[in-house]
Amino acid sequence: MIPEQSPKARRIAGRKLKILDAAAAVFADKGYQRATTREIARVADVAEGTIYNYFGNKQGLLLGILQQIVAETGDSIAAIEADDVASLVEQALEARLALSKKHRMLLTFLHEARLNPEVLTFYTTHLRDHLLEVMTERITILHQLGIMRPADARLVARIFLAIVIGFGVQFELGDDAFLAEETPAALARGITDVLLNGLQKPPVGENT
Amino acid sequence: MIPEQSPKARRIAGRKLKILDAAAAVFADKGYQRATTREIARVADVAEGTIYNYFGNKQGLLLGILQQIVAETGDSIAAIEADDVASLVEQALEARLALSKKHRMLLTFLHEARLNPEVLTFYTTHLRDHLLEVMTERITILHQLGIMRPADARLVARIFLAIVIGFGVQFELGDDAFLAEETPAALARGITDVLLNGLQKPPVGENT
Amino acid sequence: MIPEQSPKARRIAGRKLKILDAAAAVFADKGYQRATTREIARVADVAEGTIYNYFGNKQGLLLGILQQIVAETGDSIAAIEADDVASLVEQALEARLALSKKHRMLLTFLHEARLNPEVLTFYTTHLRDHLLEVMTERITILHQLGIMRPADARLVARIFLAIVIGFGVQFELGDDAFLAEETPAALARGITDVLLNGLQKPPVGENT
Amino acid sequence: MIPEQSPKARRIAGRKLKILDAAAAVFADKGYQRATTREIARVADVAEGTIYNYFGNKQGLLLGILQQIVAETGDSIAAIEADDVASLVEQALEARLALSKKHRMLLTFLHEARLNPEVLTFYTTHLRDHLLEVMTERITILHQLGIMRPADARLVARIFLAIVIGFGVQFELGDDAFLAEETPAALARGITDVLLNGLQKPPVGENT
DNA sequence: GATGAATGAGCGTTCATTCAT
DNA sequence: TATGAATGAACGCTCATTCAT
Repeated sequence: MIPEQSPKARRIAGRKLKILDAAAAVFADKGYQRATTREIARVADVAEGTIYNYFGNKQGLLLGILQQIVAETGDSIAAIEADDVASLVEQALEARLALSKKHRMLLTFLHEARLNPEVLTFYTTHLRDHLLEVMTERITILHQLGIMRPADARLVARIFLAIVIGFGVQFELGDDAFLAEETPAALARGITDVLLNGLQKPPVGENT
Repeated sequence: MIPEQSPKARRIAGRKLKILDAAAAVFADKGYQRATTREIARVADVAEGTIYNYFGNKQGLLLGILQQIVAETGDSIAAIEADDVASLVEQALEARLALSKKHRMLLTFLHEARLNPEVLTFYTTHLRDHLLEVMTERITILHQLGIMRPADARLVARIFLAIVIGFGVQFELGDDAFLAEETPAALARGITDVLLNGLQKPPVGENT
Repeated sequence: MIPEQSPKARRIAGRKLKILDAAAAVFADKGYQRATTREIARVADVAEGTIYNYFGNKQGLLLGILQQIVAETGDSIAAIEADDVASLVEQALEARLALSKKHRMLLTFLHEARLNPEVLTFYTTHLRDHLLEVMTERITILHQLGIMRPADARLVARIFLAIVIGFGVQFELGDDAFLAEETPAALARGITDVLLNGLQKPPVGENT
Repeated sequence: MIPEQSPKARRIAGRKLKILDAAAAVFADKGYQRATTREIARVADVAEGTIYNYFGNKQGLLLGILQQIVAETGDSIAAIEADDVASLVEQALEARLALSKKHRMLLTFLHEARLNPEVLTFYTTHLRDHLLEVMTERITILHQLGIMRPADARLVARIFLAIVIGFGVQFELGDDAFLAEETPAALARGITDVLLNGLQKPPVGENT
């Protein structure tokens, strides 16, 4: 499974990772535009020129980080095993919110995707569409099982996406006492409750 | 009541607006960082120096645009008159989504707020907190009227905010066929339905 | 003697003076280059454009100030009446040092003269040469009277000039505790003593 | 003792010197403010950005030149060996006047020191105070040896400084036929004579 | 492969001067 | 005559990228 790596190959791979980590840290701090290759090199403890041995240009660093996050995230949603819908939704939301908090690069990514076709394509293809697809699939199944009422799966998927993005952005902007004191898990629970049961008082009976 | 404005005063006010409009257009196109005062001046059809007669620096343009949007938006939410909750929520959502679509600067604003304390303060104070407050108020009233079930008003307000931000971002990134063909009104209706009635099939009775 | 001035002419002359005073203040503070016509206008409480009704350009302000100082200084040296050399020299020195302290523009003038032929010509012609001439004359007379020993009058004049400039510069740079606590009069007395009697212990007799 | 310098290190040191020399030439020509980094780069035959690899900003160039001059000047005064006072004073004066003539930056330095606290500090600390100290020391010794009559050493030191500055300034302004035809040595001799023996005809005896 | 000095186009901003009002 | 908004060339400085070592 693990490819036999020569020490040299391993050293090289390590260096690439070190540069990516440095870039991620600097991008998270300064955003893409304001981050300088000089600072990334300093943080990675390599020379500026070395970066260009591994990445064609600054944008390559961004795409490299995206790739890493996609790989890391993997099929975490598909992998979720849950007995009931509430637990499923909750776990999925929690995982995404935790990711946002960890990388602190959501806004930089989205903003760069907005301005840069190549980054947009990567984001759209590898992150958004994948997410929408997986969610649409799950939702459709839940519809068919009669667990969910038949709303438009595409809309529901986009509502989920909006919530993940919206809370991710709010996390990154910080400065919100309420969000700061809630754990992602607790938030996910609260959001899940609203999404599944709605805000309206049921006409007669009780909910859950 | 309306002050008689001299032609000169009117010309000056017009010029300031022209510069702001140009800046808004260029920011929407290129983002804040990549936008140059050179291009803004060109689009506004003034000399570069003229910009600095009206705004202290580039950031002043950004804050000026924000101010304009805040003024324009006003208390549009508070002003909404609606007989039922669904209609209220729907109108509020629709207004916000339309704004996002019109200005196409949400991501640039949020991103800049993430990096720039002054912009963050403006955003937080004049936009986010105002929105959260108005919404929390409305929600609390609906709770008290027994129309809404008693969820945490602060969380609900943040869910609304997340949805507005999340859909605004998705609009701006474009490239989503589903969103492109839906009107803000239709989207707002769909989202409202999910938020009020929930996704789960009610145990026995009907919804709506 | 005083020309009949119409009120209008007086107002105009007053304005010109106000602008010159403002320019002198700003030049003394910021130097010529860093002084802006905007600030001068602000200090003079006129519009920027008004300056150009009275002076062709920024340099005109500098020459105008020089002219004013020359007029003010006038033939103050020639006017000095003194019984003995010591008193003469002392009064002349004191007057110059006081001027330096008052206007705080010596360095700015000299520096600008160094760079700007027109300013140099003015300075050379109206200030330096006049000073050298008056001094050379006085010195020659003192020689002839047998009061001074026969040194080269041109050199002696330049030594005086050097001392006036040198102390003026030291005043302007500030930061010298010794100079700060001495009055121009006391300094002039000390300098005069050295210049007249020399630093060397006389072979036999006493001095003064 | 002398470190073996790699060719690269030597090239780099050479470049830094080349930039400093270019800056000194342009500053001497245009003054500090009017000198542009563009022109300095052109004269040094490097790209504009290269300057900033060696100096943090334009002011760094000025301080770099000052440092160089200080280093070059070193303890030249302390190093002077002379049998008699006249020769000592003469050599010290001559050295300073020659420096002024060589660098042609005295006025620019002084003017900039007047306006810029950092430059003032450098000037005060490394040039003026050092000079005053060395001179005060020498003078005190001469007093104690009974060679000089007991004038205030602090005043005498400042008179020397004033003369050095005053003649330096007159050199730089040029346009003085008398100064142009005198060598620094001859001038120093003449000035020394005046300073040591005074201008006044001694009451009875002769001087030196 | 690693280095980091060199590059130079391009940035935000300033300010003396002009001129329509 | 007084105004001050408009101008635009020019400034100091940055930084992604290259390439000789």
